[in-house]
Amino acid sequence: MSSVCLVERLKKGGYRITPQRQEIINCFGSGGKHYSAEEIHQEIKNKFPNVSLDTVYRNLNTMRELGIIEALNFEDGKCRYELAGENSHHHHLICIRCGMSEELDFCPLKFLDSSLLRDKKFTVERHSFELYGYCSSCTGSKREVK
Amino acid sequence: MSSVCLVERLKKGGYRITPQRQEIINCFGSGGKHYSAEEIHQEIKNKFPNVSLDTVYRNLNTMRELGIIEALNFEDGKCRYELAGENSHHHHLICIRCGMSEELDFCPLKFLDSSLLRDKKFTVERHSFELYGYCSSCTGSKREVK
DNA sequence: TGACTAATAAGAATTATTCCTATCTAAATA
DNA sequence: TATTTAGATAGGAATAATTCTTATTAGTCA
Repeated sequence: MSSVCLVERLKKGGYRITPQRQEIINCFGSGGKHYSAEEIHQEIKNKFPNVSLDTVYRNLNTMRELGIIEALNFEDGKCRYELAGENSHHHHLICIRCGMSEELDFCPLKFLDSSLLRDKKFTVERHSFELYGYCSSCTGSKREVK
Repeated sequence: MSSVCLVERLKKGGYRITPQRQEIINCFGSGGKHYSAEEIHQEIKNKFPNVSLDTVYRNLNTMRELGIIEALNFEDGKCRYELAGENSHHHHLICIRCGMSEELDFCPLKFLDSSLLRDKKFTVERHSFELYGYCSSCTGSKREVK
């Protein structure tokens, strides 16, 4: 999804394209990293030294509500965000030593017998599946760093 | 795993069995609920009105290090804890309306092609897999409550 | 009994996130 | 163009889960 398209979707949602919003969108433009709000804030401060962390959170939440981005939970106490493409559903490998995260092209829902859920009368809205361990650089020195 | 056994494992780890610890263990004795630290704290205060929340956290972490309990992340901003039995690996259904959580007897790792990870040289230590949605009581009135 | 160490209570500190409020600004209107 | 209005922002306060600090207490062992 191009950043032009993101701007369109914000506008369609009735939101203004402020310089701060444009800059948040630019952050995502440059590839598949999984930034935390704090990291995005640091990045944006290069252009807008006075931008508040609240503005970052507020806009990330707005974009999440519009389905433009997704919030990821890597169980380290903070949210990370990534672009939500149309056909880009995926999960992650997360290194518990260096924090690296990588996308994984495997979704367990395909293998879950749906009769299991039907019996329980449970309606699935979303799911998590993340693998935690040591990436190629960190295997060998396996000591989890907090 | 009986609570007697839990006490044994704490002792083997070089830890004392204080009344507070005994009481935390008792909380888990009564079945498969997924308590938060705050809930355990409330429960224990019935017997020890002065017990501190810090004591609960400290001991939950100790028990986690010993592998006696496991921390669950239901993405609602707080940890939940459950007994870690030997053959009891499982995942969860979590209702995003009422908070109900139920165990699910399905593990996606069985279906993940291990060559995928071998290629990436990633060593898996643990994984998450949780289904979020509406339980049988909450289907019908689908409005997520924060 | 005395010394040593683990464990505790109480409250302060930390961290991620959200809320509040006064100000600002872009768009709509007159 | 000047005015109005609603959306957005900065800054700082508030919140909530968790951890840290410190002084005190209580087992354990010599």
